Amino acid sequence: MEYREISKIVIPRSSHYCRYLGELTEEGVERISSNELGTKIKVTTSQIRQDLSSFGGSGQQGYGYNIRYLYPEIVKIPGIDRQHSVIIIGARNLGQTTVSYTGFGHRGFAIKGMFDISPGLIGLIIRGIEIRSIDGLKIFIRENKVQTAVLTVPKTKAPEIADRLVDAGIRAIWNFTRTDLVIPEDVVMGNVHLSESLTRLSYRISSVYDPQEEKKNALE
Amino acid sequence: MEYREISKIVIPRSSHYCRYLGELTEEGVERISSNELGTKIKVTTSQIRQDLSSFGGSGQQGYGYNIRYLYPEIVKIPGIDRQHSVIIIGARNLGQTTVSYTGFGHRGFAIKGMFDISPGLIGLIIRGIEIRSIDGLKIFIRENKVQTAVLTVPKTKAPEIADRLVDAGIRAIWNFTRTDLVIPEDVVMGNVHLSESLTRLSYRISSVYDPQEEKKNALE
DNA sequence: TAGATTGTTAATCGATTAACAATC
DNA sequence: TAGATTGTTAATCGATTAACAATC
Repeated sequence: MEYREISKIVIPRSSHYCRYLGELTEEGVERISSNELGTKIKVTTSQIRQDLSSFGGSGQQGYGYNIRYLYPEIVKIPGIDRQHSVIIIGARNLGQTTVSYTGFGHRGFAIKGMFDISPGLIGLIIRGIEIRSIDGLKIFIRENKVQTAVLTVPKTKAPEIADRLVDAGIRAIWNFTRTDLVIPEDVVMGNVHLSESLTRLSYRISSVYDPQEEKKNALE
Repeated sequence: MEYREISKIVIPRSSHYCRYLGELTEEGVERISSNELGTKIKVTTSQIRQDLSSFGGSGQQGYGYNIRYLYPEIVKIPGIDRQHSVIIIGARNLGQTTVSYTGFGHRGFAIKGMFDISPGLIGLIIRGIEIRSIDGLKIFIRENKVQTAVLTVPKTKAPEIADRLVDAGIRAIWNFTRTDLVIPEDVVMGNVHLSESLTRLSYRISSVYDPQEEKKNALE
């Protein structure tokens, strides 16, 4: 199989394949054709085949894809078969919800600790994870070889904390704060940006239901 | 100004413009050039001008864009200047975090109620919002003219609840559950899919730090 | 006025789709 | 074998970038 660089645009799509094929694996489904898969996740048959073939996931003519072989191939691409250590910064509402999120474990992310600035929270144990003072952040990251941090602090605190994380040698930040953080090129930043997700929803509500838009569309 | 259909691909970008220009507005910044804006949010100058011009947001040669005029224009596109009524289905961990999310108000979404199945939760009031029994869902939606529902229930319950929401006439679902829900074409589905966000992060960590990938890249 | 910066056109680049021979 | 469905090539479509005249 020839190696092909995976372009930026297929990353979200391959994440979707990952999740859906994971579901099928759990359900014990054995095979799926590009046609079925495409219908289910709303991608054209052509694109499915193009993508899977570029990942090196090989199907079989007349049969489709054997999920038992395909899934482990797909999973290798984002590397979720590997182990990561993660900490959560900000142990209030959102941080506590995040620590309960079961998705970490399934993707090889092990939560090592939580940090907060508030004395009232420090020392509490949530889902078996102790909330620590942020003063010990740097040492903790070094000692536990933490590569990834989840940022669930208020927006105003975010830039300073991001700097401290970078300084402590963190390699990836999963950012739940509502701001664009500036970090070095070699640190990976994954933005959740719920506010933008809601804005996108709003956009689509408008374009489906706004009579003015409909009129405009009709005139096209 | 000529009307141009806004293509699917610019929706996330325009949501980003929205958020960032909102920040600048709060900070009292008066003007910005396509160059500055592009540097800040990592979009090329050309694309900024192409996008803003397609939205009808007009700048001024030699000056740039006046944020006071531009922002209200941009905000009109996703329709976040309009009012929506929203309910939250699932009042456990994630649901309770969601009700505390201040982003709703800023985008014209007013939370009208929360729903859960668990008798232990029903009747509780969180951030001024009462948790109701899901039995009254349909009537509540009708009476309060709710168009949008946030879905924060366990994955197994999600398909059934989605059906009930559609049946009750909901027009948009903001889906936090880890599954692809099947709904009619005219109901808007916005998927958050944190699991995919984490997978994408993992992917990028791999491609930046995996020595094997680097080797492959070097051979290209 | 001179400098800056837009809006827009044309050129490039890349992604998606269509089609079909290969083959299970 | 016949039918189904892949993998891949070529064609199309659309998005991004470059460039520059217009003009504040």
